[in-house]
Amino acid sequence: MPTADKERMTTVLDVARRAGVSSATVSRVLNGQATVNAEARLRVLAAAAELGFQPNRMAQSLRSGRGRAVAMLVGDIEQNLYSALTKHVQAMLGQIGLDLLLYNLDHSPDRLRSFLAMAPSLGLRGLALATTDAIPPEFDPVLQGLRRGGMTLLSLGQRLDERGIPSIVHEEQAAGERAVRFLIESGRHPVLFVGRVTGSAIGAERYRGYRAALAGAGLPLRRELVFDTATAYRYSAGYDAVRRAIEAGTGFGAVQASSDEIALGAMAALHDHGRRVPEDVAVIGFGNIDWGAQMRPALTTLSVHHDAVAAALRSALENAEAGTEVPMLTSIGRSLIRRASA
Amino acid sequence: MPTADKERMTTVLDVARRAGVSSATVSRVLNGQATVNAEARLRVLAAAAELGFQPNRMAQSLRSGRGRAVAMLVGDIEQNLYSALTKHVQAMLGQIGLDLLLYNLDHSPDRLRSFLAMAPSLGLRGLALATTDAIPPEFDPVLQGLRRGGMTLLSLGQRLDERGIPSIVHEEQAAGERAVRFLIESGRHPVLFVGRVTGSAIGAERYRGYRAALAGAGLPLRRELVFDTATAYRYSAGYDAVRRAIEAGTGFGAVQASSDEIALGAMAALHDHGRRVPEDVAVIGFGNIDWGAQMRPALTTLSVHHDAVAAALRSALENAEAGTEVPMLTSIGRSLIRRASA
DNA sequence: CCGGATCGGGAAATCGATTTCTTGATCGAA
DNA sequence: TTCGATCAAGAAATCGATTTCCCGATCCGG
Repeated sequence: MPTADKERMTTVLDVARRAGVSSATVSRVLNGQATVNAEARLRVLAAAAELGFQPNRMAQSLRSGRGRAVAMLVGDIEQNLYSALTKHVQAMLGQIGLDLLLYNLDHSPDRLRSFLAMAPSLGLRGLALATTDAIPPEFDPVLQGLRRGGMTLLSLGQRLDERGIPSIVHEEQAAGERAVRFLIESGRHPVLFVGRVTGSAIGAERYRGYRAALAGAGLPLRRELVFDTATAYRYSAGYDAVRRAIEAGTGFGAVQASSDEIALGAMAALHDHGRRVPEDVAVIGFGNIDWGAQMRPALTTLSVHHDAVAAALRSALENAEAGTEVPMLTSIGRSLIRRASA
Repeated sequence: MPTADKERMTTVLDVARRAGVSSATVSRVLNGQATVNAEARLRVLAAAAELGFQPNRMAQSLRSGRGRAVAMLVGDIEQNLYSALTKHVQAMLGQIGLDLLLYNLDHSPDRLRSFLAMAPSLGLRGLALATTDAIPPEFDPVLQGLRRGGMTLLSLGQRLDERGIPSIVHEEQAAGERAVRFLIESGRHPVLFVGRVTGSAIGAERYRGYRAALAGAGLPLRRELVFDTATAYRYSAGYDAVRRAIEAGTGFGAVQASSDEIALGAMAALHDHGRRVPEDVAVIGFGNIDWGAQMRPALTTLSVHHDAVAAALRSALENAEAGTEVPMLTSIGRSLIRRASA
């Protein structure tokens, strides 16, 4: 057995002894609930300070039934969308004294399942599900079970409000329509659409925006211009789609991607096939990942507002704490960020 | 008061009652310590399964004195270096049943200080400090205090072994030397060096590699070729350095950046000033961020092995748990990943 | 057949903070 | 002056899992 020199932490009892009161009084002073003799209060405060007393979080958690952590489940922390969101959420939680438990789903339903299974025993303050991947319907009972068990559950980025989960999302269809309309009005059509059309509610909404813009301009929807990337929102999907379009001889003056990664993949393909951006082809992405602005040409894209999401999450957590109603849907606007690519 | 319908979780006592034994026996069965009557064991197992029993983590933590979370403090989760590392660490922790508590330092010593202050009361299983920012010496007492208090503390990415903190790092000087030697041998000199030379131990090591390569080739160290980016390892530092070099009329055939972000900023500046990469100027980065391969031209860089870091962290945690010695320094090699930019 | 050894398993203590419970005391009104 | 009320504050219960502690029973060698 290794010499356990783990010097015992100072407890509320140590403080009590030093201040010549009972542990109950120490607790009362530190939590400012009941009235305590002013002079005793000072002694307790002094004792706590002198001993550098820090209440044991584990004990507090056990007693109160909930810890001080909020879990956030992200699709893939390596993607800028999630890491940027995580950054804002962590900062917000820090401000209200909560810890962030991060769980990387890696796009795997199994990982989601296994986390949800152990979630109830964790004593979480809240659970934020941040993934754009579709959540299979078989999860609904588990998710609702958690909510009934008192868990504050929120979806970030994906609308699950119709499945009973309060959601904080960005507008998708209107934003997509705005961007495509801009391309058309700049005379850059035909416009290629590259993104997940099926299999992702968010992708479908963005695609609906594309169609709405076409309809608004009185243009027909041409199937050969739409590339449904079954795989995740990543570069190669954009690269391959554009390569195929070029090889098929399809003429187009712009690419509307449904993610910045796809847009950058598309730009790489355009480069490799001798098309100049934006002279020959304009490109617009979705999501404003941080290095889109560092590319040459810099990427035009649709904004994202992680700070607003974090703020909405905060108020949801606070409402839940206070027993107030949590809004089922919070929607955040996007704007077109014009840079060199379109 | 909101109707608290938080259905009580099933406890070890519920299981005990159902199996007709005492809670002690349930615990013995579930933890496989002492011997338990085979038939009773089965009853307990069955009862636990039927009730879907999940031991309350908070109670376990209080009892055992430590929770099941490992905290990781990162410089800035939005940077690919950290998000990629986080991904691997989280996956590794998940495998051994531990949770990841993520704390974003945002390059602020104050945030580090405030986290360290509350760390002892958290009951952490371990604490991984992952930042390339210099840790001011005034932190040493706190850090050592944590270690003496039994905390498993590790530095990831930055050598702090000489300050008494076990460190898991990548080789820096040898890797930098390798890259610069490659540039010189390809006839691409003079080589510009852009990166943190002072104020960052890691940057200094990479710079030492640059000088070593020069010395090895019998070339002089020319001050006008070295750009010390006082600010963080980000794009604009690389952009500005190259812009200034060009405007100053300094001739050069390559840029060795001390991060991929700097390299990409440098490439943007080269592009904006009509220099072609790699025809006119070769560029090598450091760190292999995921989208360096998506650029055109794709970025040549030095590898990073987050999986190896996570594995080393794992074995350190396991050693600490077992009371075994934790190695003070683990060093991981880097190799040159040749892509189009050099 | 007996006494020490081994074993299975329940009762109770423990971890540390908070929240009842309770009691002694002070206060105010009748 | 006295009795219910208000109040400060200690003793003890509580949260739930684990770990002593301890007892009765079975075992075995002598």
